[in-house]
Amino acid sequence: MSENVGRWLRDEIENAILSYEFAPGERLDETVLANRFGVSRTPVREALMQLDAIGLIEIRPRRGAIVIDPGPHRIYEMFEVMAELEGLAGSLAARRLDKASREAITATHSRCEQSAAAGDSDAYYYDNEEFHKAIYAASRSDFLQEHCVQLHRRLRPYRRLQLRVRNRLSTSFLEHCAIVDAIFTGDGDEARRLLRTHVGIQGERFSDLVASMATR
Amino acid sequence: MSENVGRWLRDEIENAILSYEFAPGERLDETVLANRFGVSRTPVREALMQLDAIGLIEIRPRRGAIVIDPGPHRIYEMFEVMAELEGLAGSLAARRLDKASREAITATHSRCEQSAAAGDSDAYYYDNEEFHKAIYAASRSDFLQEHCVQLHRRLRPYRRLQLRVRNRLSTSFLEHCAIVDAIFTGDGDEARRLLRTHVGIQGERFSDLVASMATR
DNA sequence: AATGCCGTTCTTGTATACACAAACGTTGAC
DNA sequence: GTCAACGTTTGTGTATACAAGAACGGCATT
Repeated sequence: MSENVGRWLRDEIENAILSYEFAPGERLDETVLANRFGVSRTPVREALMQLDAIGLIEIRPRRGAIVIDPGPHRIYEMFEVMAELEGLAGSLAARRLDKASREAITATHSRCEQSAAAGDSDAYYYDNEEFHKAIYAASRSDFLQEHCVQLHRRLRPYRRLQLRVRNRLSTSFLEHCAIVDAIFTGDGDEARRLLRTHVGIQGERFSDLVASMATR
Repeated sequence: MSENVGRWLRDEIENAILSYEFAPGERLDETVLANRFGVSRTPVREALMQLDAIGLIEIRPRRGAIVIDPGPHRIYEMFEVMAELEGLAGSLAARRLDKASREAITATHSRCEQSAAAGDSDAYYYDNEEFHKAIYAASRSDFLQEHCVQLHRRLRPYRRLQLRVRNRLSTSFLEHCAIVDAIFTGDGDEARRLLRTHVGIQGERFSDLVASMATR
C-alpha cells in the first residue's frame, strides 16, 4: 500500500487501465472510484491528475476523466519511438558493458531460451521483459533506462498481443541471440540496428497487431 | 488562467523551476505556495503531484516536495536521448515531408539565419526552438512530436547556456543548413546523423556546459 | 411534432478543517 | 558536559463541506 494512498491508487488505476479493466474511452467517476477503493475523493483526484500527466487518461475541465484510446496509429508511433530508444540503449550497452550487466543479460537471455523451448508464451512474455530491462540497465544511463521502462510499461498490453502471432516466439528468441552477440562483441551500431528492427513493428506485423486489437 | 487553477499552478511552478526561481534541491512548501498564488493548498498539491509525475520534483512521503537537481551527468544523459529522438524526427521528416512542413521548416530556418547574422543570441535561441519544433512536426508522428517538445522544454535552460559559448551561434546555423538540405533531399539517414551530432553534447562542449552551470 | 430555453440535478473544483507523523528543541539524568 | 527522551511545533495526508458549471430533461412555443 506504498505509504501513501494517492500513489497506491495511481498504481491500482494504472494497472486497471493497462489490463483493460477500464476500457479506452470509459469515463472514470471520482465518486465511484472513491467508493470502490474505500477512500475519499481527494486521493482519487490526486491519482487521476498523475495519470493525466503521464498521458494515460485525459481530464477535461469540468467534464471528468476518460481513459485515452491510443488507436492503432498512435500505438504504431509509440513502437516507433520505443524501437529508437531500445536501439540507443543497445548501442550504449555495447560500448559500456561491464561484468555485472553482462551477467544480467546472459541470465535473462537463457531464461528466455528455456521458455521459448518450452513454448510457454506467458513465461516468455515475462522473461522477455526482464531481458529488455537488462539491456536498458546495461546502457548505464539512468534517464534512458527510466524512459524505456515507462514506455515499455505502456506498450505492455500490445506486446502481449504480438506474441500470440504465429511462431513469433522462436523468431523473437533468434533475434535476441543476434542482439546479445552484437552487444557482447562491442558492435554498438549492429546492436542498435538489430534492436530497432526487433522492437519496431513493420509491414504485416502491424496488420497482425491491428487485427488482434480489433478482436479484443 | 487556463480554466482550472490546478493546471495554471502546474505551469506556473514548472516555469519557476525551469527558470531557476525555485533552485534545485529547494523545498517547496505547500502553504507558502498557496499563499503566494492566493489559493488554497488543494490545487497546489494537485500541481505538485503532476510535476512529480513528470519528474521535475520529487515528493517524499511526509517529507515534502523538493526540486530535483539533475546534475551534469543526468543532463548529459537527457541530451543523449534528445539527440536520438531528434535524429528519428529528422529521418522521418525526410521520408514523409509534405508541402506545409517544408514551408514551415524553410520559414523558421530563414528566421534563424537572420538572427544568427545579427548576432542576436536571444532571438536565435527562440528561432532555433521554432526550427526544431518544425522538424518534430514534419515527422508526422504526434507521439514523437509530443515527446520531443516535452524533453526540449526540460532541456531549455541548458540549451540557453550552450548558446553563450564561443561562436556557437554561427556554427549552429551552419549545421542547420546541412540538416535542412538532408531533409529536403530525402536523405533520412544523413538527417538523422546530422541532428544527432547537432543536438548531442560531446567532448569540450560538455565541459563548457558543466562550467557554465557551475558559475550560475 | 420539433426545437429552443430554462431549471434541476449531478459532478467537478476549491477551500477548510482535522489528524497524524516527523523534526527539532529543551530539559533532565547520568 | 553530553546524550537521550519527551513534548511541542510545523507541515503533510485525508476527509468533508460548499460552490460553480455542465448535462439532461421537461415544458412551452412555433
